[in-house]
Amino acid sequence: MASKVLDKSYDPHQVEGKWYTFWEERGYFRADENSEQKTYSIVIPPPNVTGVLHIGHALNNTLQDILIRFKRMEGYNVLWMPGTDHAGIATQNVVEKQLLEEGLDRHQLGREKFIEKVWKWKGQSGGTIISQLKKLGASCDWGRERFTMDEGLSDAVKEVFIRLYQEGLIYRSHYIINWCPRCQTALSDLEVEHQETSGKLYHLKYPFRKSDRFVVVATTRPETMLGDTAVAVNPEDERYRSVIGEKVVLPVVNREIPVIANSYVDIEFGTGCLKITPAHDFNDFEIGLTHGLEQIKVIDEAGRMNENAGPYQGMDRFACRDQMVEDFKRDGVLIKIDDYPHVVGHCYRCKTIVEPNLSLQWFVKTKPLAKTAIEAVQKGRTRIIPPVWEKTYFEWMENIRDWCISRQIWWGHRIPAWYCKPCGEVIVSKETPVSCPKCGSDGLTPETDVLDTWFSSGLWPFSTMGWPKKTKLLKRFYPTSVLVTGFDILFFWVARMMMMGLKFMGDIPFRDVYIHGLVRDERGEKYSKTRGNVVDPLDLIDRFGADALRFTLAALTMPGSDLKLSESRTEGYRHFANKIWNASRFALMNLEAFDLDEMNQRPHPEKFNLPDRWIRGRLNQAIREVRKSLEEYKFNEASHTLYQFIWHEFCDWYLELSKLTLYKEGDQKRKGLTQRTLLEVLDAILRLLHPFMPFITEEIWQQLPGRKENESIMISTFPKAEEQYDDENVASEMGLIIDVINALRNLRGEMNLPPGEPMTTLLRTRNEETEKRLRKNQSFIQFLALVNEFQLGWDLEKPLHSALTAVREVEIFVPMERSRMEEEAKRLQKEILKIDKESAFVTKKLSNEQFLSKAPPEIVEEVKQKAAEFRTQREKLEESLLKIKERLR
RNA sequence: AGGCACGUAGCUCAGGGGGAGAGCGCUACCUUGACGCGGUAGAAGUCUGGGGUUCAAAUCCCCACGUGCCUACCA
Repeated sequence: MASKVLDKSYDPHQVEGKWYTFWEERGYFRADENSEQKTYSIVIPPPNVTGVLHIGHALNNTLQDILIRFKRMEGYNVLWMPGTDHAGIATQNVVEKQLLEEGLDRHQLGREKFIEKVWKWKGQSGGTIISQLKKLGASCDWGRERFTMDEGLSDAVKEVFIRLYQEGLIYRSHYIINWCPRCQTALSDLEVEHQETSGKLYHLKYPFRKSDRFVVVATTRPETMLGDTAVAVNPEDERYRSVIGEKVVLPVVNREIPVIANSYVDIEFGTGCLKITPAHDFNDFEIGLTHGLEQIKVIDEAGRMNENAGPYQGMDRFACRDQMVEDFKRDGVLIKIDDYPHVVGHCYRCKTIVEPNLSLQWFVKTKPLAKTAIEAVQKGRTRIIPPVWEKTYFEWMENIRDWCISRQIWWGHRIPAWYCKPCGEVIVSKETPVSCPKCGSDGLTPETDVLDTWFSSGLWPFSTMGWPKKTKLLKRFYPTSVLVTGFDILFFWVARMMMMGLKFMGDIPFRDVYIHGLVRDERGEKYSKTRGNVVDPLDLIDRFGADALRFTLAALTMPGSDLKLSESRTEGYRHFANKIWNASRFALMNLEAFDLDEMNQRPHPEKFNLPDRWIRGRLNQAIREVRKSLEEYKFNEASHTLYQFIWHEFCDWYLELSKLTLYKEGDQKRKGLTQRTLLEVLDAILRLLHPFMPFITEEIWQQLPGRKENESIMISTFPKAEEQYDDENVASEMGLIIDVINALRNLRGEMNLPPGEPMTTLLRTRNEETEKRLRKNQSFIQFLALVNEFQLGWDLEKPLHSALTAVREVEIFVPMERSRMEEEAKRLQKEILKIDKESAFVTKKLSNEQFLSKAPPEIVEEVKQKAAEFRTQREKLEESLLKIKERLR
């Protein structure tokens, strides 16, 4: 069968789309819940439904696809569950911005209309990221694609909410929470980003009632003083002991507030007096509770001062601060202002400074859930890889606080609760209740809040598989094999899936969590739109091919560290793809006349020639390494092994050596065996590389001659090492040949013999085995070192005028004109110097008594051998140098 | 403030108790029958600094300096 000759260079554009469609149409991506095969499953970290693919997605999904394709080829029944997330606040913000352009806000539109609009936007842009994942080559089971707001997933959310509520693990309470005045919603602790901000520390004077005395409090937020309900001092603080229990008068509002004692107050800080604003500060809130203080809100949901702010009512909280500072200066309340850098919380979606605010919210009691989640990792039921992240996980889980899950936005899962107006009963139920079960009234009002997006994401590993229904899919594929994700959502998502999975499935959601780093630019900066350094993965795919991008990401992925992407690297791997392409082109050209019937026979390994046997042994090694690396999630090692083997062993050595057999030798039998090796090794290389570079490997594989057991490389088997080709002798024999060829090339370079000019060489060795090996492989040496005249023997005379080098037990002579002997003398001197430098270290070791007595014997032996080698090598060089010098005299 | 990483060739980074590695870049030569997206050869590093453990330290331990990240309620 004749195979098609490939084009001269690889063009991804003509290949990628074609094969993706082929795979998808044939259903290779599909998992089979009815199969009895061993399973392997991954749920995709769902990207924002209206988002576009960024480089972080490209990394995350490339790694998953490598694992998935590897396991699929290994014969597993593989499920890669895809889907998207509704991303509540983020998506709502986008649609609100669109409305703004039309001069509208969502309140003018109304809840229903607004949600309709979001769904419409989801419909328009929702497919984008999925089609982009396909461009990357992601082999997800697209038929099962889920969306967090699907009916089934929404049902799971309700079910979980209700069960947690019934168990008392969800409660509703007035509590201080993080509030974003721009998004107008509560945020969880995690959704607040802490940033160092240069602020001021204001010292304010609070006078005692009917007295000249006063206390001075220090605050970064003077505007909150309007809501102060106490001043706290440390009970140990001598300065204030006498005033505890007395009352001070709050300036502006002239409200009397007590001086209380609380050991939380740091005596050293500021004045040692702490103003307490329970409604606008987390600590003050806690202190307020223990002292039964009143909670006075002075800032409203939009971040403006409210009716409790007296003259400042209606002002923005920051404008109010400025105004108050001016007023305080005037009235003598302000003692001084110090510069004070401190940390301020910002909304992770819109970067607005969050306002700690007292409000009525829904919470999940997380402690009991966290306990089992901690244990699961402690016991190793779930492994976190790399393990450094375990500590971070434990730390967070152990200090977890209750999770505020209600959001005052519209886009999301409505909390399934109703309130009875007449009797105040709260009804939590899946179905809309018709009347109050307690008082029978039908005056029920529904809860308007929606749930935190992460509440539904936390259910992802089982909600996507049909829970709460007991599906076959869950039975087969839960727990999943591994979760691949970035550390940035370890708490947001991974921790919550652990808690929810253990609670509702009674089992961990995944056996392994593989955590990769962030993709940064060449300078190590985070990619960001404001910085203007974003790279579009689709642009990279377009320019270099999806395979090159995938390989780059895999090669740069080091467990536990961020990766710096550079375009030159991707370009380099495009060259690698091209190299593979051309190696295949060479192979196919030389397989045209190959008699495929030969493939039916299984020749004994010894029938093959040295390079054939050698490359098969090296292939075994590469297979073992790639397998091991993949099992350990060491993507960079696997990539490196592949690159090294394919380029520097298969192409640089094997293909070059094969040319001799293919073109120069007349032996048809030998030629057939080499053709066979060429075909088999190339086939294995393609399969080995397929998880990393799916497109190019399929394109070439399809053109390999001969019958194939499968119609696609995707479903062919991942290579296994074939032990009959592991042969130490072959490896060392080839090693000798490679060394000799390198030495000759080296000499050629140093003596400035043009690469094209054939040379004469004489090899002398006293070692019988070595001589035998050299004689056997003489033609390979001649071919690759471009030697036209070749002599070999143990008793050869060194030609009168020649350059000399030595490798292993072989002396290599290359005759030269007499005029070049001066040059040669210099070269020898240089080489001797090099050897002296190297052997100095060895002799030093051997003259050390301690080393000889304490180091392991095999190490000592090794060093001794090296010393001997250096000695003989040096002798030979020296001898040659002396002779040349004599003659030159 | 605490915790965790990291500091190796010009750049990006592997490695990790027994003579310093890769890719890119750089230099010289080469249209050798797949590939110039190529080939051959080469230059290049007190492995941040200082102590310690050891026969032996770039590697393990301590300290310092530098860089990055995460967590945190000092107003």
